[in-house]
Amino acid sequence: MAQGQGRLNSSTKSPKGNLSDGNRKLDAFSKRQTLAQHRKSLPIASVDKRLVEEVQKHDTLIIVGETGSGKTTQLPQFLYNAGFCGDGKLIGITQPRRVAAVTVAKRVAEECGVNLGEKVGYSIRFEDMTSSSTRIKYMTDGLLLREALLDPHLSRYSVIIVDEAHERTVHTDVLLGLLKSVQDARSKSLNNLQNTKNKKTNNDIQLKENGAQGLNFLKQYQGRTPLKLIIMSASLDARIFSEYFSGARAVHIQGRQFPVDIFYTLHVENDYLDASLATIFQVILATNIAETSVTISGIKYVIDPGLVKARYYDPNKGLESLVVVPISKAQALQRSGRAGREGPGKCFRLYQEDQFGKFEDSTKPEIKRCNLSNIILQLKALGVDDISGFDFIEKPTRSAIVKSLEQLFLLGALTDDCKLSNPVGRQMACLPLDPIYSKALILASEFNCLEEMLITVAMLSVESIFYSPRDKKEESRTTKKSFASPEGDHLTLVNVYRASNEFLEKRSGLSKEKREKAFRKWCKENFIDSRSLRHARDIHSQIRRNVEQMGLRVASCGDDVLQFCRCLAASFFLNAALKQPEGSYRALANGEIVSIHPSSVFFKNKPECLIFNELVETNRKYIRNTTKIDYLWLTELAPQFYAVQN
DNA sequence: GAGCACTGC
Repeated sequence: MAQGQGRLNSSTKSPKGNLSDGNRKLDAFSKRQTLAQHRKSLPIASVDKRLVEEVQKHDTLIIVGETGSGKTTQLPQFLYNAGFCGDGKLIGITQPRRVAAVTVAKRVAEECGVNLGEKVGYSIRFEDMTSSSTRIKYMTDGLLLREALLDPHLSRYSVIIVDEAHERTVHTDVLLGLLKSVQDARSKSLNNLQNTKNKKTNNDIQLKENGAQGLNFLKQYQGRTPLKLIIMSASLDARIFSEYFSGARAVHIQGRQFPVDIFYTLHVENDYLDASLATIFQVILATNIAETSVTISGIKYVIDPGLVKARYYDPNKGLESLVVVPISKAQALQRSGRAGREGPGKCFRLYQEDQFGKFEDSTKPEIKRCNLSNIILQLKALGVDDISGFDFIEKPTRSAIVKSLEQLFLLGALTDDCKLSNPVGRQMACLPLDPIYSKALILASEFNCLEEMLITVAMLSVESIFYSPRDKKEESRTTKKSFASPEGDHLTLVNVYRASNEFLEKRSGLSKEKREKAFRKWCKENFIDSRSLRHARDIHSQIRRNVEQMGLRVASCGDDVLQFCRCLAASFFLNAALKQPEGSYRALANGEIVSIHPSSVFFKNKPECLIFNELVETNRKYIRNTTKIDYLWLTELAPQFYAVQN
């Protein structure tokens, strides 16, 4: 037995399977013992009382602790035990990634000895493992942002813990701003109530006489508590968070980190893949996943090529690019730290020591390099009208804000005075999609092709559906042709989706597992990425529910595909392109010269005019997901944009 | 004639 070792991964070593009842109880008992032992051994365990006191004393607290300190799993339990869930209130813990929310919730439920979804649960898109008895709720930060649309004061929560804040994802950044204002609003409303209460007690007789009113008042008072905010970060520098929350107190928790020896290369490595392979053969490779908190056991060595593939967005050109850039010093430290989680380790940096000195201190937050349309739409829906005046922890550039406002205005989501329009803007904000796709759904109900458009935007919202293995290139190409539509890539995607529907409907009698297995086999045979298609199917059922709730009419255009193509033109008019004499295209909105991506049905047979969905720069500027349209439709269907220009 | 899933609602 591994009892008493205090290690997370050791648990019980007894064979699973044919255990008698007695053995099974013993097994469960020793597992609990191991868990308890492990909890006690965590660095955070010795400071539990102090941490609870800090949270009681301060409304905002910043906790700096490396991964391995136990902050994510233990702090919510400390707070629960200290009575922070009185009155049925919840402790919410946000994570940037789904997998982290799920694994940590499972772990904490186990430690508490409850079934997942009871006292401890999680909620992520497509999966809600919570119930009315849930008090400790793990979730993705994006989901909490959505929740705020329904409950702007987040009144169900007494404490919100924002974990992994150092990652500075756009959801985390927006959430921090929102939480700051929610906290302020809740304190103010509490103060107002307190003042009213004081006045009322001065007039004690009246309060006693009016018993019913007094009770009502008490209820109202109990329902409102200040919001406790805890920001957790693994970066050693807590200054930015502390300054943002008006000098909030920051505490440090020791991590469990073993020494890591760092080795630099002596000369510049030009081919980092080659260099990594060479290093591996001498003994993991650092990718973005190595910087996250998901612990993979058994890592002693880390090879860090010093590069990261990051997405950049140029608001002026509406151009997204995926580029390989040098990492930051903070990223390098995160990567090397990976090697020392379970014992002393080694990190091989495939760059020279003086190159490390040239890296930026920290990574540029995502909010400064992404399209802001979605965020702005959500903030507007939350009542934030003045986007430039919003208290961002780091403000996006003015041009990025202006460009996104302009796009939202052109889509009809904003009124002339920059307020959310009704119903279009409101409806768009309710949908968990890129605003341009939300608008397409609203228009499609008018064009009688919402059924096709729901499938289209679901398929456009996921990573590429088709894949072609190197050894079966010809075969995959032939299969793809069988789905191809002469109108373009959008209807091709609809064909794939409908074929998968037909396949699954024929097997509706099978068990869920057998159906899923058959589905994956079908995907494989058709050179379709089953994970992507599964994801698209999940999105489809979610947004179909959404549009039905909004009262939009879900109808099919049937054989009238022209109607559907016209709707695409009306929706994606900002992304129209005209063929140039030499075969490339000119994007009409920004004048960029672009090429059709080789995955498109129009790669060889190029139409005069088309609309596209993505403009991505890799080694060239490519447009992806295209459908041919009639040039004249643009002035007819989008006069707000084309009539003025021409 | 392109690359590969880093992430989220």
